[in-house]
Amino acid sequence: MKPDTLSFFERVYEVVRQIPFGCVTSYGAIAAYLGAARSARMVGYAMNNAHDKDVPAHRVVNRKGLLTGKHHFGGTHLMQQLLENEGVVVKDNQIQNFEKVFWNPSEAFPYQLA
DNA sequence: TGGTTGACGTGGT
DNA sequence: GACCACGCCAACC
Repeated sequence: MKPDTLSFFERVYEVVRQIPFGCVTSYGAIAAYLGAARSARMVGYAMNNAHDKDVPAHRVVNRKGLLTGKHHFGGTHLMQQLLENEGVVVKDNQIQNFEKVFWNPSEAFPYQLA
């Protein structure tokens, strides 16, 4: 897909939607997949509006595996509960076995985007 | 049109 | 190994 007409944000949404059940990824990985590795902040900023979209923003965390965006989920542990509901072990806003549940879009669709 | 923002990442101390 | 400071780049005001 080459949604050049879509905004950077919408491209981020598309990638986040591809995250499999029970998996998580990082902002940097998404940004790198979109060819903007240095725009990881934009990914997070995009998630701000992802609220209105059908985007599983709770599956996106920072590189440390911390649920930095949980504050945007109503200020509760909703984000953590959603992850735990998918089988992802989370403790104190920190994803356990982060390397195991990590999902890299570049590895999942290596030929989809140059 | 220009300046500020930000759910990040990397590097240096 | 933890903490602090700088950089990035698209969207928003």
